[in-house]
Amino acid sequence: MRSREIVLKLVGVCRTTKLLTQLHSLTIRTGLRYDTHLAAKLTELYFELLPVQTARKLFDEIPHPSVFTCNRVLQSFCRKKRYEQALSLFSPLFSFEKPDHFTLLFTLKACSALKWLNFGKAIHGLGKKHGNIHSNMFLGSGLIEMYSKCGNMDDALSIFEEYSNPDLVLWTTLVTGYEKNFKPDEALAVFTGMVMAHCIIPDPITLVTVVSACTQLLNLKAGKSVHALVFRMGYESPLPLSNALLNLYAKTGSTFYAGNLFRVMEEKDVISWSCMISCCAHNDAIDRAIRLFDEMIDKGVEPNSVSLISALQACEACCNLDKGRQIHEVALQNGLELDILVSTALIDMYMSCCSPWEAITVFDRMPSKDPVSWFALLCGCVQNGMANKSMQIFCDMIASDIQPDATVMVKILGACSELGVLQLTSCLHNYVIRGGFISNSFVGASLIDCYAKCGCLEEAIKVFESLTDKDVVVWSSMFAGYGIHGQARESIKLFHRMVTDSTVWPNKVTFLSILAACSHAGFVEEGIEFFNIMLNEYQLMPESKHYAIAVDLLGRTGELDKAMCLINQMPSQVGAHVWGALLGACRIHQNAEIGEVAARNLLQLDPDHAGYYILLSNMYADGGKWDDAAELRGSIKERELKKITGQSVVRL
DNA sequence: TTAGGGTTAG
Repeated sequence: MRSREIVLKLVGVCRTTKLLTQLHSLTIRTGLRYDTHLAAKLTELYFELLPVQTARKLFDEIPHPSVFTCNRVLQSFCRKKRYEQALSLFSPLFSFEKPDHFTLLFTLKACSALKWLNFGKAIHGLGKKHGNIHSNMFLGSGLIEMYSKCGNMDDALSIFEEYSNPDLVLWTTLVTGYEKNFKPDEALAVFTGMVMAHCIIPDPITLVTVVSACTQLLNLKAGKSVHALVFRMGYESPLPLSNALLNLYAKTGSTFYAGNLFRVMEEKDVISWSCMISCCAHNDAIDRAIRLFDEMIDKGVEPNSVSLISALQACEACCNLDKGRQIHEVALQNGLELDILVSTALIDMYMSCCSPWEAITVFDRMPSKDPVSWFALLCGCVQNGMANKSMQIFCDMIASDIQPDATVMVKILGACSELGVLQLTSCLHNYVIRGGFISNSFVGASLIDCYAKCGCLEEAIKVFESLTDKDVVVWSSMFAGYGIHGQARESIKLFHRMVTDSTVWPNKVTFLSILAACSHAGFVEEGIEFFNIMLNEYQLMPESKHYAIAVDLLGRTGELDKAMCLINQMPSQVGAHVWGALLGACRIHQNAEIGEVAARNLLQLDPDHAGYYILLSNMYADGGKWDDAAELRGSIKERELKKITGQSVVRL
């Protein structure tokens, strides 16, 4: 074998710097350094195995590096996704040699990946200077991709239009550009033009992008026609295309089609499983989502963050703490527990499953936190009634330089209203003003609610009057504020002001606030009138909460039959608070007959609620039915139920 | 030596 072939073979297997140094010396000694092919391979190795500076030095020693050699260096860096290094070598590599089409193509790849538009434009200019871009479709697709990835679809389209006979790849690059730039309508229009006007047959790569565009549009019909096209074309749908279709069905809530496709897929990867789990978790097939996750693990498919997150969401939806803990264990085993997305999903799951301290432990273990993870922690604590802890988290969050947004402010004001501490409300009020949140109507409404619940109605009114753009949320919170303070008259007056002085249209929450105000102040007639206004004048269907207040109002005047009649007319399921209101009224008016109906319904809805048993037993006692009362008290003991006792706090 | 894509997401 000639020495050239031997050296080439050695270069092919060289993986160590020691051998590389020997080969380098050998090529110098044998004069093989002038061999273009060998020089290219060797240069690739310099940049692969040695520090960049050393590699550059050795490269500089090559007497006449060919364009081919320089291109190989660029290509090698692009393959390893070291794009910045590739671009930093562009000038040194091509200081003597003129770049060719290959050079431009590799460079454009790096520009696309880095989204370096100016560099990309310079390469475009260079291509034009060297002439015949139009004869080279490789360069065309590179340029379209570069402009697309930099978000410049107008320029991408201009490049495309320079080609009189674009091939499938050029068309696909343009379709993909539109899809990736969230212009799915344009993507589908270009695709349709390609198929209909230019009779170009798409391949699976084109179809993946087209399905993604349909998914963005939530256009199930168009997506299904692509699926039909795949069938008609007669080829087996490749995995990425099947996954794209699964994703379409998942996002459009088509669990049936997703399940059918998933069942017939011969090859499935973690993405297919993730799509299917996510589809079930988000479309009321919670148990199936959990079963799929277990099946995936049983089959030895390694979970990724997405499959874990979807499975955790399923646990969250059905409050399955045990399963959530098991999935946490799987995340730990796969080294994904501290992935920021997985950790946050764990926090959400633990918070929703009423285990806030486990959520807090996960948060404390996270090596880095972002605004979303802070938000999950804060909201979870508020949701779990940990108002003091929420306040502490809010302070820690600010100390960690995480800027709260309006939603966080609404949550923290909610916690503050629970604490009912006026000084805290004043501090948050200042923060709201300094942070520019006051223009947000939800924040404004929360602040009104907060002041009202802290017992400071005057401040609530001041905030209300200072808001220039009052929407229905703001008005409703002020009605409720008056209601909390027993000022139903003011609440009603303000309602009339809203109707006459503004264009704001009341909603169901508005009426809930007014009805609550009437109930609180004992304004029975007015309350019933508002219930009828809501239904007849504003055509708003009352919900269970509205019915509960109406029943309470009728109950106050002893009109228990009317209340019962109203309940029987309810179009939706009768909630616990409706029966609760009726039971309370029955006790006052000593109507054991209706009271028993109410209590039995209540206990059916919530058999572990000790308070309902006690109410009913008191009612029996009031009516002298001591045996019945004793029986109920007995069942409280038997079930080991305890009434949650009220607590008072005095803050000095 | 060249080109178009990949689904999932707190």
